Amino acid sequence: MPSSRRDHLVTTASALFDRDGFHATGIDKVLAAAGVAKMTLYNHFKSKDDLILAALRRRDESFRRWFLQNLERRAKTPRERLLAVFDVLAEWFAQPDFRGCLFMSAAAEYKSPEDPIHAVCAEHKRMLLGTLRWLATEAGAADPEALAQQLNLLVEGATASAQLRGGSKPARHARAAAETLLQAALEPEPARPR
Amino acid sequence: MPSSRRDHLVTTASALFDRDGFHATGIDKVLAAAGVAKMTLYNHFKSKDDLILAALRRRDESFRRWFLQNLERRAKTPRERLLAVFDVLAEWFAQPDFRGCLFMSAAAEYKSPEDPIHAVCAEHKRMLLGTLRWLATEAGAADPEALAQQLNLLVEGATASAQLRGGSKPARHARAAAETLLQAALEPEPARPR
DNA sequence: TCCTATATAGACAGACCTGTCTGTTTTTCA
DNA sequence: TGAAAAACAGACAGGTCTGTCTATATAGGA
Repeated sequence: MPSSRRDHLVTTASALFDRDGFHATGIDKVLAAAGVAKMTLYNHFKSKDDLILAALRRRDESFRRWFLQNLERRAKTPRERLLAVFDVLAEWFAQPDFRGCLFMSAAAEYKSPEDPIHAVCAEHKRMLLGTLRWLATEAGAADPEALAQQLNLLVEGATASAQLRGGSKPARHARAAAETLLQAALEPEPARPR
Repeated sequence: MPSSRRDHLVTTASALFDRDGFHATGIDKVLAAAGVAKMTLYNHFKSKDDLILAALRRRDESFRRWFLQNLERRAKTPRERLLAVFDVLAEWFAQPDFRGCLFMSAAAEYKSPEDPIHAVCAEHKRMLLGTLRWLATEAGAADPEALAQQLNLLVEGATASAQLRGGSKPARHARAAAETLLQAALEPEPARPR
């Protein structure tokens, strides 16, 4: 298996970036934690930024898979799944090593919108919004885009709050808010004369 | 005025931290931008972390003042002010040098909850939640705590989204969601038989 | 005017950083 | 078994980082 070292490096780096941040995690720490020689790393990645990009792309993929699988497992109808989003978030936040969203952190450390790292983070968030938009459409929302945008704010807000305050309470508050928003978006009030 | 250098250092450092991040902003860059000698900095602050804390505390204070003043100027009733929150956010996001919330960024770079920097960020967010709670109470919400928590999620979500996507659109979506939540919280539906 | 803060420039230490190079050892695969 | 590819340890360069030190200059108050 020729790329097992590469995978191992990405996994190890991802965990350290998640725990300590990107600038605070030196190449040497990654190498020591992975038990890999420096030249091996630089044979697989042309720079530290390249390793960071690989870690983010892998996290993007694995998070997406984990998230969607949980969603499908927890609920069957699109409407229920839109609510289950926040149960999955709660489970995420409750993980003992939860340290916030890796993409939020990366965007905070690499602030320039021109930075490729920043761009990957924006792409990840766009994907998440796309999932919500699709579910909102399937659920029959009158304005799926608006509903998705609003639910997305709850997701991002809960994630940011969980990073700062800890615990999964933000996810529960977000779920309650989502219920209200869903009700308004899926069961619009009949027009009343005024 | 004995502390004018100190203030100037804090202001300069704050702007650089905001633009480039904390780890990416070296002491020397702050000194060069402020036109101040190194020993002057280390006479006023015992370390870089100490300077970061001072910058965050000052930002906390000035942001709070700016935010509340705008809120009071834009709307008079508590309910209107709860909505005006998102207009103020839109104005903030539209500033050309907007690079996201400094406290979110700091918490992302200093992830350990034990870190004093992280603690100051959490405290800032707690203050913001407190403001919402107070307004929700004044507005006569049945459950002010729940309403404040939900609106807070919209605020944090909009802020995080604005950092990543740019523009003030997140604030507009958040305002729309807030209108729905407010209506549900302040004008509870009359109980229907079921 | 003199005396005491305070600020200055700039060298410096010591640590850490990314990235390169070399020479050796291990693995892989034919 | 033997050749080619990959990983190894570790030194190294060159830069940056925080923080300290020294010696000089400047400003404000008695």
